Amino acid sequence: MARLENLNLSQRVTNELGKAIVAGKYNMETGLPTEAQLCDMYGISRTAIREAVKMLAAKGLISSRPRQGIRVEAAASWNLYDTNVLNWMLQSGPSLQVLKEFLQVRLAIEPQAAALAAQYGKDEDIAKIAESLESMRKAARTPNQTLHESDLAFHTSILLASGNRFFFHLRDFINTALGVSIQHTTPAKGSDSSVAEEHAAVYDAILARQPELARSLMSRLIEEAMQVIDRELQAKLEA
Amino acid sequence: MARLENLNLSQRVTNELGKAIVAGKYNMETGLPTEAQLCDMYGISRTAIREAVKMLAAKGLISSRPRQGIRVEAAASWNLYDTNVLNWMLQSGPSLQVLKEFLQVRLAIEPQAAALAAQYGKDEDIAKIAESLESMRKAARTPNQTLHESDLAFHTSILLASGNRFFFHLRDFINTALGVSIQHTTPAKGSDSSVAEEHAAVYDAILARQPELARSLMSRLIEEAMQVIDRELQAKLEA
DNA sequence: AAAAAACTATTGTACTACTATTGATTTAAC
DNA sequence: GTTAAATCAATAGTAGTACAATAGTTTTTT
Repeated sequence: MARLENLNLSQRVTNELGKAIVAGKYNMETGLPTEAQLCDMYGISRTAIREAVKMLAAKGLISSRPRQGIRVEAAASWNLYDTNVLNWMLQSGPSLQVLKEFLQVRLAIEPQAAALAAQYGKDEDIAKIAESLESMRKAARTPNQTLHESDLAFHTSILLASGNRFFFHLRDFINTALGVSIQHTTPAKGSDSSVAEEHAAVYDAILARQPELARSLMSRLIEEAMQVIDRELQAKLEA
Repeated sequence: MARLENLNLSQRVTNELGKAIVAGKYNMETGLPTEAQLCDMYGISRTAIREAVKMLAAKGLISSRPRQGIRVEAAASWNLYDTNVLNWMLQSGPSLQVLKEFLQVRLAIEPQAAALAAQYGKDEDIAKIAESLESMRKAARTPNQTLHESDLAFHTSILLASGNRFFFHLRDFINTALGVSIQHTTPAKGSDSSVAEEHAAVYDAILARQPELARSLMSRLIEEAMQVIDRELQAKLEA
């Protein structure tokens, strides 16, 4: 949806309402205000409100019927793999639990993607993995620079190399998960280069066309992040 | 979106246009007709057209800007985990290749979900797995009855028992994949009961709280389906 | 030739009017 | 008095008109 300032009215309202719903301000019992009330609340036309409602309905958050108004759907039917929905969830206080679930998904997807990349990946796609690895190493050597961007590029390029469109489509999901991850890992800058080398090992396995090795190395990578979270969860339980 | 007859105008148009886009009738070069042209084509008001356009935009299929009209977005940004988008893809001739990618996702997700269910699953959720297994066995004994429904319930209940909302959300995806799968497996009815028993083994592992066993048994289950597809793909290549 | 201005096609927003759906209420029938 | 039918009313659905904002395209100016 680009920058907030560039959004048109209905998109801005979609954002507002989306956040409010995910944050629980409107729920299944309360529902949403009627279109007329929303017009008053935002001081805009019904046209714009309705378009926002339609967009939220398309993402599974709400549904609307005559006489009955606008309902909030059960969270189970929200489209969690929609980038907007995901971001709204995170903005409303991402619990450690959600973060752990993120990592469980990554742990399911990424090792498999790495194995497929090793098995079927086209050479040019694998070359892109090498590129992102290179910028990772460079970032690790440069002070005051974060690995985030190149780290993401690395993981994304593996999803692409897997040749599976459904895996590649999760790049936004992974990006979001990675972003939240980083907030929790409080990076000791010295470790950046060792992180980069762990990633290099995955790349080497893919280049050498060793699916099972690539799979297990990628698993280890994510499991380490998982351990950090588990320790935090543990600490919170004891407090 | 319920039955087609019950849909309102903008939803029906959303369906029509969505199918057409996914089928390639409109693409990135051509774009879509302008709102005015769509009004003429469908003989309906601009209001309804615009609402349909907004819904498709919310699913990542298109974007629209003044003076420029309605663009088709790159397939990479379509929300593939949206039930509608998925169905439109399948209706427009599901290639074996897509089916294989489906199974690769299942192969990533479901074994992991089974392991989590064995590790963390609540007893009442595991009881639901048992229920669906029971109706699977019953269906296997009954002639002229398909396993499909109970098979799906089995896999869904494991996703639920994993306790991970992102896994559970993939139930529609799995459902769709399973549906397509079944069209290709031309089931020898005699094998239904053996299929049911393979599923039973997964359940037993979960009940016994053996994550790794549950994982590998689930993997095997899906890999068998994968082999069927691979053979078909092979046959097609030779033809 | 480059920059500025004017033009134009298309979506964005607002408003009004009417229709359709459906839950709630009242009335009628037994 | 209970049930069924008819009526009512609230809300979203659809249509149409008008104008604003945006952003390519063309023309004019320098």
